[in-house]
Order: sequence, then structure tokens, then C-alpha cells
Amino acid sequence: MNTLSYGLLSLLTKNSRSGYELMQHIQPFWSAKHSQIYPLLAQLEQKGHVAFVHVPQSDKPDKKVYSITEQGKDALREWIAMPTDEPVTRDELALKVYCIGLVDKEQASKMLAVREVYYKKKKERFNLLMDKIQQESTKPLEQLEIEDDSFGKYVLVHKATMKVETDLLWCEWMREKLK
Amino acid sequence: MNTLSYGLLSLLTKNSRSGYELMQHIQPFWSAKHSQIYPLLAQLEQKGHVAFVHVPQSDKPDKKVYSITEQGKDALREWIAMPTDEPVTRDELALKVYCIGLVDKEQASKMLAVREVYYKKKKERFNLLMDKIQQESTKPLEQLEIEDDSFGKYVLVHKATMKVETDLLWCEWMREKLK
DNA sequence: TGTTTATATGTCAATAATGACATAAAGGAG
DNA sequence: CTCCTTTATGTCATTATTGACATATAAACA
Repeated sequence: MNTLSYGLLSLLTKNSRSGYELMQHIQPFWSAKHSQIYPLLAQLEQKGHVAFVHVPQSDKPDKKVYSITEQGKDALREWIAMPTDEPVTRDELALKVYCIGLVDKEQASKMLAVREVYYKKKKERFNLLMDKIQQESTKPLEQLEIEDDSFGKYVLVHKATMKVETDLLWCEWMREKLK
Repeated sequence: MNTLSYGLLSLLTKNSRSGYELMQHIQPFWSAKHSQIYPLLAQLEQKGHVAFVHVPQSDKPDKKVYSITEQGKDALREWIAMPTDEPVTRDELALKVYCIGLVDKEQASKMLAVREVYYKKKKERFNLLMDKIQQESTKPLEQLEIEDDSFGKYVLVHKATMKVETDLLWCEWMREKLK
């Protein structure tokens, strides 16, 4: 089983979700397209790590809602105990910035501005996500502990927010340099 | 041509390097193994974007040192002008943290501690890299401008340092939560 | 009424990336 | 003298990931 499969199981420990929803919700932690996720869900179902039910919807197309099984949870616990792979980042912008001297300040500045907009939107989305987690939670987020259901989500959105704020700071610092 | 190919060209605008050296130096910006890099260099050579010379070494095995051609630089300028792909991050730790409630505080804390060590080593390496860039540069790093040769390296190592410091802060914050 | 957008699930060919295998030269440790 | 590590280059099978194609429902919009 690959890492994404465990990631899907991981999401399913909190909520039962359709493949489409899993695809949307895993993005902040692991980027993947639906064409990768649907086959993996079929595999997980064959192995007995997840089970699904058909859910008819009146306002939208019907969906298949997956839940994690006890077997799936056992697999997750084994996975957590294993050594964790190092994070992988691939950022085309970094490669471009390395040789940024090939173009003029204006072009460089525009490129950075596009990325800045991207980060700002991302930050906004994380703020909304944090609000949503607060609404779902019974206690203030700062008081959440490992046993609490929202703990994992909360600390990850906090991490993502810290990261995007750092990214924004760098963009602003860069644009100042390019003035 | 894929993004990594442009990345290799990008590195070659600063120094002529062997495939082995390129593999080492591209890691902070784009993780890739030598088995991916060597075939791409052969492709780039066929297209006339790079040229190489055999360099005999007495203390180490001989190597092939690649340089970027004018054609390669043109390709780079075209690439920079194109829309930039969004960054991709894949972090197994994040997926594990999402369902961290499945295990106890001790196990969770150990996992975070391993990652913290990883980040600390990384931070140390970036500090050394920054010193090296300063040594190669004629002016103080803060005064570097886009035209300067070390500008790209400098701003990227600064970015990487900011990132790893944020990651460390999160780790420490997490370990406090898990006490 | 036709068009676009979001939701929803799926397949499959092509590309990207890794891991294993292979070879070799040189230095250092034992 | 042998073993291990680093440097150095390469291939190839497998796996991971993407992008294109395909289909369908329902809402919103013109």
C-alpha cells in the first residue's frame, strides 16, 4: 500500500466520505487527482480496509460513501509505528528564482505577484477552515488534546497557516528587493 | 521538456557541474534521484541545451562536466515567461498527524521528535550554505540585487531557512501540546 | 432551450519518479 | 589485503501521478 492509501484511511477516521470529498479534503496534506484516488479506494475496499454504501442524492448525482473498517484502523496503527518518509516539496517557482537574473525586475516582480495572490487566497481558505473546525468543536481550539476528535485537523491547519504566512512574508520581502 | 530539465538548466546558469553535483545541489529546490537526472542530461545534450566535457580526476573517478549553451539560456527565458505551476508538497507526517488520536501521547511525541531532529540538521545545513554564499559574494548578502550572480541562491536559501524555522516552531509547539 | 459549472465516478495512456541493479575508481579503516 | 564509503555514471523494471477521455445528474444562467 502506498502513502496516499494510508492518507485516505487517515481522513476516513474522522468522517465517512465519498471519493470526491476525499479528493477535496486531502489536498492540503497531499496533492492528488481523482484519477488516482478512485482506483485506490477500490483496492482498499477489496482488502477490507474500507466499506462503502450507495447514497442517493436529490440535488446532486448519487455518491459512494466510504467508511473505514476495524481492519483499516489496524493497518493505520501499524503504518504510524513505521519510520516516516521525509517531506517532498517541488516548487517550480524556486527553480525559476534561482536563475531570475536572466530576466528584468519587472518580469520577476510580476511572477512573484502572481504567487503572492495564490498564497493570500490559500491563507483565506485556511482561516475559513479554522473557523469551521472551531464550530465543530465543543471547547476552544487551544485547549484541544490528542484524544479530541478535532485535534489532528486543528494542528495541521495551524501548521498550514504558519507555513503560508511565512511564504507570504518571503514574497513581500522579495518584492521589496525587486523595487 | 519537464520541470526538472529546466531546473537543471537553471543550476547550470551559475556553474558548470557534473550530473552528480547537479543531483546534490538541486535537492533543496526539487528532490530527484540520479537515475532521473542522468537520462535528462543526455536528452538536454541531444537537444543542444547543454554541452559536456570529460574531466579526468586523480583523487576521484572521472566526471562529465555540463555547461549550458546559448540555446539552453533561450529555453530558460521562454520557460520563465510561462505561467508557473503551483507548488506540490507531500508530507507523510501530516497524514499521520491527522489521525494521531489512534496512538498514545508517547508514540506521537517520539514521531515528532524524530522530525524535529531532521529539521534541526536541515537548518544547520542551510546556515552553512548561507556562509558559503557570503564567502563567494563581494558584498554583504542583504545588498545583493537581481543582477548579482549570487542573488537567486541567496534569496532561496533565505526562503528555505524561513521555512525550516517555521517547521521547527510547529514541532516545538506540538511537543508542548503532547506533554 | 441550450450552456456552463459543480458534483460525481470511472478508465487508460503517457509521463514522472523511484528503487534495484550494475560497474568502477579512489581513499580510509581495520 | 579486504571491506566500507564516497564519488561517479548509467540502465531498467516498477510504481506513482497526471492528463485526457468518457459519462451522468442537477443547478444556475442566459
